[in-house]
Amino acid sequence: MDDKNISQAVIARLPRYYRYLGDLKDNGIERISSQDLSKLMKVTASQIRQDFNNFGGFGQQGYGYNVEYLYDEIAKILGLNEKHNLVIIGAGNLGQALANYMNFERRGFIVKGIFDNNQAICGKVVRGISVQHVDGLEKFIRKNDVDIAVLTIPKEGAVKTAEVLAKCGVKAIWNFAHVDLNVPADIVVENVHLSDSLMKLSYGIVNGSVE
Amino acid sequence: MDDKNISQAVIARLPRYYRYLGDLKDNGIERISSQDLSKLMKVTASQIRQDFNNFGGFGQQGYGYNVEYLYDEIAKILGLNEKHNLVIIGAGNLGQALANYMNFERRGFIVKGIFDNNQAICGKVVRGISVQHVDGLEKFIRKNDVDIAVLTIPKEGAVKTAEVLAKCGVKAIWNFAHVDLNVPADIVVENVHLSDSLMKLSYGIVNGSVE
DNA sequence: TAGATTGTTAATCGATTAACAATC
DNA sequence: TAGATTGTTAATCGATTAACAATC
Repeated sequence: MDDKNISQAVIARLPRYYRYLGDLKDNGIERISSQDLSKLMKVTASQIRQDFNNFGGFGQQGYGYNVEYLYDEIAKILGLNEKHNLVIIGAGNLGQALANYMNFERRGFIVKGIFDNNQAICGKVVRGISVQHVDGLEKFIRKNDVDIAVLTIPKEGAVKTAEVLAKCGVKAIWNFAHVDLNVPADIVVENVHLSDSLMKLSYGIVNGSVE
Repeated sequence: MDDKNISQAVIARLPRYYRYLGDLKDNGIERISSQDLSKLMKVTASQIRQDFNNFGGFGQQGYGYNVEYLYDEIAKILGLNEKHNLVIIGAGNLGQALANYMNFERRGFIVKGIFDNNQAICGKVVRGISVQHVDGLEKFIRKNDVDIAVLTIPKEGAVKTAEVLAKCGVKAIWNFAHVDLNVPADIVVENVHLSDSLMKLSYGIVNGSVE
């Protein structure tokens, strides 16, 4: 799977396809045409076919797409068939919520550890995992083959922590801190800037929901 | 402020400009050229000037942009100078985390109420606000002039709840449920699909962080 | 086989970048 | 005034949509 140069726009749409196909599968639908999927998802059929064909031909002329097959193929493209160990750094409200809320495990994301720099919170058990002090982070990551770090700490410490993570060989950072991280290009950073999102919403209210 | 047809791409970049300008301001920087800002933010100077000129000329030839002025203008464009009442629907981990975590108030977002459909959790106090049962939601919204609903409930109830919200005259929904809502076009929906974000990250790991 | 629908090429549309005249 | 830097037009690039030949 090394078709490079797949555009970010396409990748960003894959999870949504995956969600709709999962729903169809759950409803016992076996096949679907790009046109029917297009109506359901409110995107053009053309875009659907173009998107899928970035990764090879998953359909069949005159038939359409087999729902379960396509669902499984997208899972593979997204890497959901592989397991990833992760740690959560920052055991505040958001860190704890993520540990509890997402069913990480169902998609192969295994919460190995939760860290915080506040001694008072260390030892507290979140979702069966005892919060550890960040002093032990580097060692823990190397020992437990951790791929992903979830950063749920205030922006002040985030940049420095990200640099440490980069050195430990973490492959990806899921960044909830309101700051841009500066890490080597081979490390994946996926930002979730909640305040940015809220500002976009605010813009929409003030400027009358154009679309 | 009704320049319609500002592209989504531009709007999505505004919060990031706002963040950088805020930092510059905090550091006592008075003016900045598009070129210097370009280096800082790692975008082209051309894009910066184009973006700002969607909303009118904020700069001055030979001088650049006044940081504080530009910061304030972007705040206005984003509607951050207006106050918005909001309710959080779903007092689970994520709902509570958002109530505590974001400093909503600082940006003019006032948490008026927190709701849940689980009687057991009603009455619990989160950030000084007592959780209420969703039965009273509609009445509460109408009475308290609520603009924004934050949806932090499982996807099963989200679509129906969104329809109710639409009827109550809510202007915007900040949707954390993993489902696409179906509301009239005049209601702003800003989605935060965390699982989609995690899948994009997963893709990045498997496919070797292209950029 | 005929009908349906994909895979793929070509056309269009929009967003980004480059260039430069206007102007502080 | 000369230098700097914007505002804005023009050129390029990329993404989306339309069209249709290939094929199941």
